[in-house]
Amino acid sequence: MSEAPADTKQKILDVARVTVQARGYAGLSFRELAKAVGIKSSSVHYYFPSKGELGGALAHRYTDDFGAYLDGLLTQGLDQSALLRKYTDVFRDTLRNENRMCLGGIMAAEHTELPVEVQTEVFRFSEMNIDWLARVLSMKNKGKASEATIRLHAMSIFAAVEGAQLVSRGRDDIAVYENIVAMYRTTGLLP
Amino acid sequence: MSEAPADTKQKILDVARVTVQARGYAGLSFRELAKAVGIKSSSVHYYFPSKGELGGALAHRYTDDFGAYLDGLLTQGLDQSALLRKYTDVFRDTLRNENRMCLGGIMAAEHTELPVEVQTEVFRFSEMNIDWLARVLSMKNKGKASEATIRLHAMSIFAAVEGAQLVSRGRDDIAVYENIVAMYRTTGLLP
DNA sequence: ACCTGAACACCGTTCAAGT
DNA sequence: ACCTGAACACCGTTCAAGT
Repeated sequence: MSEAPADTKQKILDVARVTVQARGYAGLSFRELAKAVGIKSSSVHYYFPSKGELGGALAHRYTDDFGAYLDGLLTQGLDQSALLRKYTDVFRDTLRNENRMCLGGIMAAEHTELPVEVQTEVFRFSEMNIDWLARVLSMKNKGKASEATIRLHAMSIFAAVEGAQLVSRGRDDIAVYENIVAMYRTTGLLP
Repeated sequence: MSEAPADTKQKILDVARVTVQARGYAGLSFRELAKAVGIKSSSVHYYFPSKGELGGALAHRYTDDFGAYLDGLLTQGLDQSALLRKYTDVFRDTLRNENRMCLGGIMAAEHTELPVEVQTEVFRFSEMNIDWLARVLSMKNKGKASEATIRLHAMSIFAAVEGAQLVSRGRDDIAVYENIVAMYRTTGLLP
């Protein structure tokens, strides 16, 4: 019983994802990518006609994977603060893995340089995050805050966490992320 | 009395700054830049031998200019909350001007792709912001919080504001920035 | 002192050609 | 169905050559 060889298309997506998280969409090269996969750059175009389609597919799968992980957390009977800690932990772990960033964050910075099909997926990623956070925030809301307020609170947490990752990276100091997130909890932005 | 013609070196820095804020360091092209200034791309190298030196000079001046503006605010007798509002307003105005981002934020996302001399300046920019915010936070601190706590609070505000700009851009909706910052005030992250 | 064209190794993309 | 080499217009960089 031999291992099934990894599908070339999946291999392309895997390598590309790690590269973009480390170096951004602009830092992804078809020639380098092809070399890592073991084909020629023109062959990458067979699977993904343009860089935009590759980036879009990449971001789409990223959102689905992360969304599935987050939804899995909801079935474990964790309380609100435990769920939010798991959430912020993911962004810390990404940073720990070779100083990589959230795909949605790094691509948001590159917004104006992205093809529309990638911009759409970056939007969808933020939407998924905000939806999930709003669900978690609703757990402890006893009819006090309106749905719009909860959603805005969710969006603010998402933005603050992305910013913590961004600044931590800009200062080349992973510890900064954890300190900032701890302060978010102290000030009450994070329940 | 004729206008003194703008110094070529300054013109390069001016055009480059706007371009990087809109499209990132990776989105800055020597050939496009040269065309906008009215010289050839090889001539840009006469003033800035490498793209890294141009980026470094750019970020350095950006930090100095913004620092001078912020220090100017301190001499106007404004109270803490007014100062912090002026601070968050700057990032909103940048976003309004053709959806541009803070140079320090967009470059932080590109961190791994930047030459060291640019990384150094991105660090210096964050340092300047944190220092200024810590001074403003100290205005109302009656010996309750330690200096380290104030500094961490300052860093958290900086990160959160950068994140608000990032997410606002990723969602292609400038109004998002103001809503998020308002929520930062509601939750108490911003005094 | 300031500018230039030509060359180099990169980039995404296209396409005719292979199997 | 999958892969390739060659060509195209881009990129930063170098450098000998101009004024």
